Amino acid sequence: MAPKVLMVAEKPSIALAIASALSGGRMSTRRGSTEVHEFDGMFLGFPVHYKVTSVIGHVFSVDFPARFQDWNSTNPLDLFDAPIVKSESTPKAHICRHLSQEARGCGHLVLWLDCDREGENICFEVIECTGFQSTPGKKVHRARFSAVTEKDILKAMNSLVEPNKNEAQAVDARQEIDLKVGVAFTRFQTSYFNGKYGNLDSRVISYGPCQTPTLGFCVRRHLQINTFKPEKFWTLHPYIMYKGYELKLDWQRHRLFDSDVTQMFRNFVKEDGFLKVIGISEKQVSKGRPTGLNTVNLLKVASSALGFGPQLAMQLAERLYTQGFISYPRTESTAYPASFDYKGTLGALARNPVWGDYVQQLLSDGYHKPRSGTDAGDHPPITPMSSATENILGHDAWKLYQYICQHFLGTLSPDCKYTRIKIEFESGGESFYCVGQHVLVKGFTSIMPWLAVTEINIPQFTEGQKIDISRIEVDEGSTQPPDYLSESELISLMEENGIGTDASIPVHINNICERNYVQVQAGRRLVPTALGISLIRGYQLIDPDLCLPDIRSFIEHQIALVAKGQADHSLVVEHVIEQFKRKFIYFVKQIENMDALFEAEFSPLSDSGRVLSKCGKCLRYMKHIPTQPSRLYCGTCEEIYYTPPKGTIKVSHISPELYKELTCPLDNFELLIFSMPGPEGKSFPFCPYCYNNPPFEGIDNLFGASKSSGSVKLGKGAGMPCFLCPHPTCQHSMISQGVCACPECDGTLVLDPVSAPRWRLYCNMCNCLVSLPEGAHRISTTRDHCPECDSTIIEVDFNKKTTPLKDGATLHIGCILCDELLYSLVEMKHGKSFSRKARHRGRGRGRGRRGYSGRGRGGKKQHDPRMSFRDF
DNA sequence: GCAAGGTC
Repeated sequence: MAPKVLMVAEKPSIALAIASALSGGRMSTRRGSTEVHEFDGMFLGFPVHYKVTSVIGHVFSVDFPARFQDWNSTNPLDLFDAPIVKSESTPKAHICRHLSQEARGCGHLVLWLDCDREGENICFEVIECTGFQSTPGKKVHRARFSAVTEKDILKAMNSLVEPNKNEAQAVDARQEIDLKVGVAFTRFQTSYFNGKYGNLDSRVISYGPCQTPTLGFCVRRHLQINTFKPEKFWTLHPYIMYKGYELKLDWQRHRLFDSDVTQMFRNFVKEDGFLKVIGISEKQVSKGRPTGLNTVNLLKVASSALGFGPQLAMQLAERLYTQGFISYPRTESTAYPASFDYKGTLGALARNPVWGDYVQQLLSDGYHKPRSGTDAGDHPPITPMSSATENILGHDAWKLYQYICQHFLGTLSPDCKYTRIKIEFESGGESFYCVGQHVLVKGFTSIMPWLAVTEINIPQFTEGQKIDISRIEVDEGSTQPPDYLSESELISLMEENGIGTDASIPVHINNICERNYVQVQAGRRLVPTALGISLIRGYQLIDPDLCLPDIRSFIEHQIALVAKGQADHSLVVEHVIEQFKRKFIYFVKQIENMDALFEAEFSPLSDSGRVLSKCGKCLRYMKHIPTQPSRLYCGTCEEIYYTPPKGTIKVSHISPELYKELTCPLDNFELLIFSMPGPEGKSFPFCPYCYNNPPFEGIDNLFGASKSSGSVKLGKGAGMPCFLCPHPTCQHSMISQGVCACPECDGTLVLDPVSAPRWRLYCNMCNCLVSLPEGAHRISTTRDHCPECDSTIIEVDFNKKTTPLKDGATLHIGCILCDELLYSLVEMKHGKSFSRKARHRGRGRGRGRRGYSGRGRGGKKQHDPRMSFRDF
């Protein structure tokens, strides 16, 4: 039997490409943890049986042993000297087992991992899994390829080398440093601040040598904006009327920061009264077509032009890739490989309904060879692979795909060429100019129209010519602060400073968003939060190194020494860890400097509000902030809901019988019970959302609103409790809880749900109070109405010992006005009359309560037919 | 509950 050769790639797609290239497509494929492609061929001059499979990225990742995992019993400082362990990154995938099985019986191992440091590190992970190193007679080879093309694969196969231990160890070093530094600082900060403040809005206050400088960029811009001092400036613009054009000329000085001097120049010009043409220059300008598209540039365009965050953009790109519409989307290269099949790719797009015509033209007129770009030796630039339409891809994926196609076609199109004419004028010793532009060749801008050069028409002038000035304008302006950092700018900064990689940049940006250090606002601009600002300013006070991008370059520089074999792995790790350990000790010692900033922004655990009730939008818990103005804050939705002032607020399940439905049927918000202070203070349920946004129009009697002005204002603390809500079926609404009309005003007497054992009714508009039979277990309203007076029938569950009912019965149902027993037990507390004389079907609930109309949250026109005490 | 780096 022929000897066996195992070949391992970094991902399944590369394994497939290698096997296809080496077998000429004649291979068999079977499934496993990852696919295995098999075929026969020649290796080092001998016939062999090949098996090509892959890992899925790193096989292992580093962590601390179990005894260091407990946050409470581990001092973060000890983490610097703790051992680290490698364990399988995705245990469920059983990659290690897979490799070990496939390696059995193989005499050669060929490593086809990506040709970068990480790939070199994975080489040794694979070697470890296969057990090749420790088995004598087994040989390990490294294939070094610069592109996944047949030519490069064959070339690599003929020049196999050995894996580079130094490069692999550099990655080991980075892993250990990142782990120890990141986890130690994160645990310390989190425990310190989360143990002290209640409203930090992040479960974990993380630190990392990539994420923290990333945040640092956003905060630096914020501070620039905040400290910006605008300055006034003035510009001078003479106008001329010439050959039917009115031209506004620009000033050679552009602008001056002195009004008087500007005026002085204006007067000089005005005295002259005309402009003299002193120069005409015309030149041809070329605007170059783009180079091939790499990941970072795709992410920038996706964010700035398409509005997709990096995370989403990569998800979409990944999908387009696996569906065969685009090439591999993670690449640093902007240069196409020499072997790139432009014709084939163009051919694939030739019948696309959107740009098919353009492609055909490129094919017939001859496309241009792309500009050179840079070759990072990883993958070719991102290009389309097959034609698609919006219907196939869906809106978002289509947008991204469309851009990739346009960019690709742009790289093969001519440069854009235009002429630029500049006319220079002189007047009163000052120089002015105007510029005209005329496009000669649209080139790539016809497929990327947003980059088009605008046509600017100006009339012809002759040198020495004098033209009268029609008017002179002095424009006043002021310097503007920069805008918040756009995501696209942030990506550029990260790339320039070596923060993260094409694959991890989206993750870092996502991290600082998820931890609530920044928020993505309109135009995908990153605005830091109080938390983000406090952190960075804190580092700036204690040890600015911690949040500067140099921290990453420092680590990179140190491990580069290992990669180049100029320094020993463990010595470098030891040295770097020792430095960070010192920084950590100092940071802990100085934490009060950062804490002072937190103290100014956040509230101590004790009074910063406690988690209270669920938000109906995100279903997470909101916090109640009892300090004035009393309010609820949903950290997820970042919404504030004011609550009734001056009282206590509890979740509604304190009265389980009544509040089986704990949420508002209109918006899912958890209901709360508000109790006014004092023995006679009324209590009522309210929905935080409805209270602030009354769902039915025409509610003109809000709780807590000042009634002086006539019109009712929704303001801090004023709102609509359930007892004003006309919802037809919710058991907490006025319709359900209302018993009868108020004898004193236009209001309705509603049942106080938590008044046991001294049950009572109160008016939802005035302070009329009616006490109900005392000592009842439970009093609740029913859906029935009294046939006599239309009041709501109530159900009373008397106490066994004190029940007034015969034979010790406890349950009694009736109308408080018409039922003899109940009527004898109710008593007017505040208010003039409580009489049942002369009752008749009344006016419902009085004036001003008609005309409720739903606003799409259910409920149509409501009319409460109940009787009033008032009319007796 | 924690980092950053692969890849899906």
